[in-house]
Amino acid sequence: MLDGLIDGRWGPGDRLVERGLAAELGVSQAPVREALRELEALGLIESSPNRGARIRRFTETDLREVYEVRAGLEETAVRLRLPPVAALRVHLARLHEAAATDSLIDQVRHGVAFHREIVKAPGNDVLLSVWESLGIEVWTHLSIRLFRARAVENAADHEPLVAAFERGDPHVGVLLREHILGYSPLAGREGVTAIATAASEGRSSLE
Amino acid sequence: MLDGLIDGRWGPGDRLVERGLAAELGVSQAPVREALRELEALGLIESSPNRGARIRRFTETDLREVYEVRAGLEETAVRLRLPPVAALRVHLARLHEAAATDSLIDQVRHGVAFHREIVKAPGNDVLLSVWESLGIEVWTHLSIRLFRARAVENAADHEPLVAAFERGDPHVGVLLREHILGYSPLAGREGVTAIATAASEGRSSLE
DNA sequence: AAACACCCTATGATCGATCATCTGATGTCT
DNA sequence: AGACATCAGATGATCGATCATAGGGTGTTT
Repeated sequence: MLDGLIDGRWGPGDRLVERGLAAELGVSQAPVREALRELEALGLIESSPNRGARIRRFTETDLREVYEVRAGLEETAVRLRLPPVAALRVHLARLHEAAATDSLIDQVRHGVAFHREIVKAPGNDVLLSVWESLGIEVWTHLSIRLFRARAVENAADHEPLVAAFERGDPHVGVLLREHILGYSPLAGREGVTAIATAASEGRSSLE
Repeated sequence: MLDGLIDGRWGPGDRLVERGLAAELGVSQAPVREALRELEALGLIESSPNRGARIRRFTETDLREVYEVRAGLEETAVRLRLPPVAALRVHLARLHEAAATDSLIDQVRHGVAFHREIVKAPGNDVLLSVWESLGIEVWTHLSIRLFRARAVENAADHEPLVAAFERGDPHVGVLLREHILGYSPLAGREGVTAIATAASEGRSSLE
């Protein structure tokens, strides 16, 4: 309900007053409260007892943190079970389609669906719900709007992943993690992420 | 607030009627609702719209799923940054102490604190909050009571981990993951978990 | 007797009002 | 003037009451 409102209506730092929203939406305070709780769970707002909620000031660090966790979860997923390639190809087809018609929203949607398929594969409900609780789709939209963020994952970037899944490449976990972190902010610069990735990779993998 | 009540008072399958709890606790329906929401987020109860909430029937599969995710998160943590060994040793000391005095609750508490320290190390707030959202402490208590579950992690099991952290062992991620999954149910049997772990480990790490 | 429609109860969802707390403004004392 | 106490307004937390829905029971029809 409120998610839509986030997408342009309010900016970082804005206060979200329960009564105000209630009046505005023509409902009571209670449902607004619940909705705010959900937004808080997604990490989109921050609130403290008796002091109300406000839109978080997103930083690139926030986004990087989400991506690091996401990468870890997806790597865990493929380690448990490789995803069904056929389903992935369906999502990829839609992604290409969306890219061809310049539909940004659909690009994000199908890009996310591709990765969700990966996380769903092991049949671990906890894993899936934790991954979903990260709110990847919302964060993706935010990163596109707030930072200059590479205009959405390129459909082509996913092809090597599918190929790796298909041949059961043992390094698929690494590929996937780098694929994800590659879209993280700071990834381009020779910053923390890149170094940490390379280092931990080299170490725990190759030694 | 309600967490305490879970610990013995109600059993799996019991319905949690909002008004009933409210009357019982001498509060209104609203705070009870919020508390139920939290329990739901922890995966301890399940609820459907207009149909109320009930205590989940925990299975060993549930527990295993939680442990798999937990293992993935903690491995992600140590990959980002190794935890401060000094702090870990403090927790271990308390753990030994609790074991010596047969304080089951303290054993669980300090065992969890040990692992929380690991997850806290990278300074990634998202990672920490996601890990905390798994409710490890509650699950541990539940597993002890509901399944015969090895009577809590043995303090000694943690020593090799600390040693590995101390010398910056590149395989620390693997050690940690196996340490965690070792406490997962089904771990003893030559089941899915063991096989999957061994396979993915050998491959993506050593090849 | 089986199938269906209706009603009744229990209970979750929502409401409007009240209570409690935080914040900033105002006033007073040194 | 600066520091502290007091107060009022805004607003989150909680309350008691009402609305709406799900499930079960009952009666009617065939």
